[in-house]
Amino acid sequence: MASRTADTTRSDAAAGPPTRPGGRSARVRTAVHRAVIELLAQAPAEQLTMPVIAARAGVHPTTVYRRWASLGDLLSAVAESRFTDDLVVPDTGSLRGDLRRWAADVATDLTDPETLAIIRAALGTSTEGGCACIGERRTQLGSMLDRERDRGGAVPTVDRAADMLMGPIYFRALFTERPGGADWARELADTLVDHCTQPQPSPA
Amino acid sequence: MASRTADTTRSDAAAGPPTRPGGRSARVRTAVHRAVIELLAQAPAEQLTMPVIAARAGVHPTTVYRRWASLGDLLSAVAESRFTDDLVVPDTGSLRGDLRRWAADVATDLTDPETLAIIRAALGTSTEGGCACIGERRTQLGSMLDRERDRGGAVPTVDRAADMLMGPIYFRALFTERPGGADWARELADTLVDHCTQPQPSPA
DNA sequence: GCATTATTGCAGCGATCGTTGCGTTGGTGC
DNA sequence: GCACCAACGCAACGATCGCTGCAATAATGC
Repeated sequence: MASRTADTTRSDAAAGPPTRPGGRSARVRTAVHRAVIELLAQAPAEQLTMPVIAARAGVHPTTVYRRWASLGDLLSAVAESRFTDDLVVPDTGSLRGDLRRWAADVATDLTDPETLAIIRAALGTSTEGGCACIGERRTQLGSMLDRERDRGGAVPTVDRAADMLMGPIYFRALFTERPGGADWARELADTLVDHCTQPQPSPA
Repeated sequence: MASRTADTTRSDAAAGPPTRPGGRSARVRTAVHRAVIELLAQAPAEQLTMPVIAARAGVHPTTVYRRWASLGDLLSAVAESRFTDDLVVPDTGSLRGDLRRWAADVATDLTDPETLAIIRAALGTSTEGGCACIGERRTQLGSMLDRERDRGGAVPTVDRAADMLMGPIYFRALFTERPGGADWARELADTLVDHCTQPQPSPA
């Protein structure tokens, strides 16, 4: 993955990007995303095909085929769109309060069957589908830790915080039938904060 | 079979399906399972269909359709078979040693791309596919904790141990491109053991 | 061995999928 | 308003999927 030199071929001043984020395109994308979410909530991902999605969205199958290269790409896009909308990072003034509220929000969000279905499908089809689901969550976690560090407090690394918070929350939601509740998630945050000053495992 | 024989001590306890576990059926099942694993390691799960599996396994597609109701059932069966084979529960004499070795084994196992692909696919297709992947792991965890409890030691609950060990390990393996290594997993076990006597979050 | 029957192979069929060429709609800039 | 062109709808096609008859094979019990 060699880093290329500064690429100036993108977004020239004169020539605008060939895309067209017009009103109809936005409507189609919204309709297709909604159709994917609704269908995943009803039937298993095995029966999710492009024509079925198109019919549910009220658009022609050709449109879906042309706009999204594969079903995996579509699912990744749906997941990314779904998990980047609500970016309300808590700011309670203390790391403990922020993490408690954030963990409770994440755990509560994963209670929704539709949300779970999207994550399952995105994980199943494309390899990078998982990253699309949690990328924004990890950024939120990092911003809260940075804020505490600016206040002069001792904070764990982002990796360790993700391990101790997102790890149990997502694991329970995906692999067990009974996901953890908000109280349980808050106690996860307490556990992390109580031990964040101790020697931490370094990621291998 | 009109008359009931006296001693029907056939191997129906843990042999397999009660119908006819003959040599050919076993060969077909093995071949199909192997084909699923190999195909998942090569192409994304999206391209995994019954005829493709059958061709790879060297059997007729009809056979696959008749033996497994759906692709989700087949994937769950493959996952369950894959994760119930190696049942080597560590017994080092101490809870810390057991958990350290067990966590390292689990983390190392999830390094294999084939294993990851099976879990992803099983999670994506059927809802209960996730349970088929981790059911045995959880049992192993419980047996190690029971052993320590019999020795008189203080042990965390199975839920908490699963949260702190399986949570981070599976989360990193599934949602990030860089899964945790054996050393990192051992330190997870250390963290759990060091805090197992403190007040524990009760599952919600 | 021999009969029984579960299991597999085979051929073929509707249905659906994924793609392509072309005409039409509608967003964008003037 | 008007022209331009990206985006969408439409129709048709080959390919593949999923299923169902019936025949052949081989595992099981006697």
